[in-house]
Amino acid sequence: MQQTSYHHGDLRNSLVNIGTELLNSKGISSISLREIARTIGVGHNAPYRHFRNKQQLLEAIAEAGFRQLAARNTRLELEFAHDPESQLFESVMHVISMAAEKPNLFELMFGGYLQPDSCGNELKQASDDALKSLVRIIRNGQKQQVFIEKDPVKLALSAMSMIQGLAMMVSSGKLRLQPRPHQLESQDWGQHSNLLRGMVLQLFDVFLLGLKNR
Amino acid sequence: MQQTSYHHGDLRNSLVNIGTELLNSKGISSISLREIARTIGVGHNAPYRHFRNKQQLLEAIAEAGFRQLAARNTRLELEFAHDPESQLFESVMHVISMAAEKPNLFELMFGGYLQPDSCGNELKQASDDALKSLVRIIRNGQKQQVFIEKDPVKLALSAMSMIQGLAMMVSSGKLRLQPRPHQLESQDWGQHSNLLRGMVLQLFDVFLLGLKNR
DNA sequence: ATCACATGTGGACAGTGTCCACATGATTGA
DNA sequence: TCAATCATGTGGACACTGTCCACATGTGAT
Repeated sequence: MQQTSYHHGDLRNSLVNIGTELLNSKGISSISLREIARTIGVGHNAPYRHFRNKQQLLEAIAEAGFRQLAARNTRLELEFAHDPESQLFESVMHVISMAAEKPNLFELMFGGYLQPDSCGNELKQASDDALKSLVRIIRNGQKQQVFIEKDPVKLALSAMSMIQGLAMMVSSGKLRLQPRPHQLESQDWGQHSNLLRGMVLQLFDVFLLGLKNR
Repeated sequence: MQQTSYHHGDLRNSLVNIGTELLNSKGISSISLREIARTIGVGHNAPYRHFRNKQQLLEAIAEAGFRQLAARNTRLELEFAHDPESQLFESVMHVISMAAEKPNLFELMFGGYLQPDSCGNELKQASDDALKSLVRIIRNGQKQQVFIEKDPVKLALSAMSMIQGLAMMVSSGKLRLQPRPHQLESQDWGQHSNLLRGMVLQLFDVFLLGLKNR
């Protein structure tokens, strides 16, 4: 499958993809431009034809993550159009799942690695969309009189904090969602997502109580 | 003030202190053992007499942060012993302030830089104490019938998520607590901390609604 | 006074991000 | 068709990093 030609043809995408893989497997602090290039089979300077520096490649990786998140959110808005509470919960659930499954990518996206003032507009745009879709969901819930009538942006911010904090605790391992190895014994592993789901549901309930009309 | 003697005398503490300073000024990813040593005026290998590697020094810096947080929390518990709601709010407020004032330290403490399985017990202990003091506060509020009677650990977890998420958004700059330069016009700027306080208060309200008895 | 030991020093090495001049080959215009 | 252009990839170089090593220096116990 290896290219014998001098030019790679699709190096930019390869950089982002392999970069994401290496990020997920090796961790955010031990990822290196040179290793990404080496893995692709290209000189250590080739990346500089597509990104000004390492920071920019990381931004591109994070941006892809945000786009993936946004895409999923719009799908959810359609699927649960009639049920704002589910919209909100599934949206939360998806972020938490991502934090659990790809903690390193998640930390790159939501941690402080990418300074907001030095980063490019595409990334800003992509990350803003996440908040915006949440605002839409809440506004929709207010229209259907399911959520209270406070400023939807502040409610979204509040929800986003909850989501991000929870996800951060999951991804950083401070909150354990799987039984420890010696506890799991004969457990069925398909239950992983159910276990996580139940946990999130419980925490979500407390938060939701403050959000719902009654 | 510089030591002329061969031995420094208090190098371990100096490493943590200067390390914290450099962390706050230069950012978490551009901090280096060698620069810390250089700043103190000591050979590039001296730190290795006190820490096994860079990771361990970072852990010590984070640990100091957690201890500071815990100390403040116990002070608050005494000061507002009669008022669990204020206890909780002031505790939240303190974390957020820290995130706003020392974002890099905060990210080191709550981001994913320090893997929980590879890090030392002192750090684990110190960070666990933060959650524990929150649990105490909530349990106290339940005893005084101010907070609802759900599992206090889960409530604390939920609160901690909220706090951490909010703080993360503050420290990473995703949540702006000052108006942008061109928006501020004739506003009085001594109000910064009041402004932050008001903002947090609003978000806290939404969350608190789900927590309070009524 | 001596000797072990904790602490600090400098050299070395592999690995990194980034700059540079140069190589290659696809595209375009005559 | 053929040459020129320009985006793309290459290798060398540099300063810097974390970490290992052998060695130097003082301190404190015997």
